[in-house]
Amino acid sequence: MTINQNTFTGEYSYSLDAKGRVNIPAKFRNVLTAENDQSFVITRGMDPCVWVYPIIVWQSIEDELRKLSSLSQVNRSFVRSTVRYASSVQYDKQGRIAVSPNLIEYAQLEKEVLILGMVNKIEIWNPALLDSADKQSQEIDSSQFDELANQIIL
Amino acid sequence: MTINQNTFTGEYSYSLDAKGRVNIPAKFRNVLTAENDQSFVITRGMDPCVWVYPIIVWQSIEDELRKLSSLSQVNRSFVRSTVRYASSVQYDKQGRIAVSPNLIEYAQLEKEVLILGMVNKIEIWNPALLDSADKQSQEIDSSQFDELANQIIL
DNA sequence: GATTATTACCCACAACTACCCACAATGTAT
DNA sequence: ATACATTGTGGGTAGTTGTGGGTAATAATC
Repeated sequence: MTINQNTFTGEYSYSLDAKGRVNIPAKFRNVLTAENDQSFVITRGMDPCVWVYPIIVWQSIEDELRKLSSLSQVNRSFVRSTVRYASSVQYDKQGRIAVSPNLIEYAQLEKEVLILGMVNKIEIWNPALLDSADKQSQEIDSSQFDELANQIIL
Repeated sequence: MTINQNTFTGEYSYSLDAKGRVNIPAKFRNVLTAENDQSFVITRGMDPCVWVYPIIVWQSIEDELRKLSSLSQVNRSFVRSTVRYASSVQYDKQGRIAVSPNLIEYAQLEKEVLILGMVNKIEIWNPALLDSADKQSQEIDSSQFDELANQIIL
């Protein structure tokens, strides 16, 4: 029996090489379906990290965006901010994708990077930033955090 | 007659070998349904131990997580903390799963480990930690503990 | 159009993992 | 009591995975 399709979990420590390439963990590659192939959409995360979507997941986001009327200023602005930094990439024979200098700068990536599975997408972090970002948000919104934890039976 | 499906009970003493493998008790393997097959999700427990979910149980957790919008910072942080240390494993022909160095360190596992059935999941403990952890929490929250005990007819 | 920079593709290799087999200990059936 | 099956534990081997670098194709610059 196979894993849930397109579900990413776990944390992996990899290195960003001199050419700006990072490995996609083998476990993630196996999760992808045939339609997903080797195509991803890479973009800015809402946290200081890089988001990597399997193409199939990204397409469903695009479908949602299509529904938003351009008559609304907020809609226009939202679509713009969502799509602006997104570009499609494929992984090479060794399972690596290239991260653009833009994104490397945005997420402040250095040699050592942390790859996180986030259910339907993948995050690439500078390990130092991840810890502080998460600690912060859990402290600030600790009551909301607890509420979520109570709703979901682990 | 068989036990309830996917229900784990009892305690078993096993050894973690040099390659970081632990046996899944035969009694647990028999409890698994066909859909569960040999797939588990292994992750950090909320106590200093390792949690092992049958894949089917874990999927229901994932389904909840999928519903949380990534626009909310708390949601992102919550999803991250839930899936960060989770990864899927299968047991080999001898019925063993591999425990990652990360998790071994977190649960301070040594050669001798205790496997506990926890109804819908399995726990792997360093025996020394288990005793002290349980004693502690029952002392601190003894009134809450009694309340729970009253609710459930044993 | 020539030169340089960037990207994509390929190969190489060390480290690791998954798979297989072996065997002793325990449990079960005849 | 003996034979047989199951279970827990150890280790070897072949394939996979992560990482670096080289070369050719493409794009950018002068």
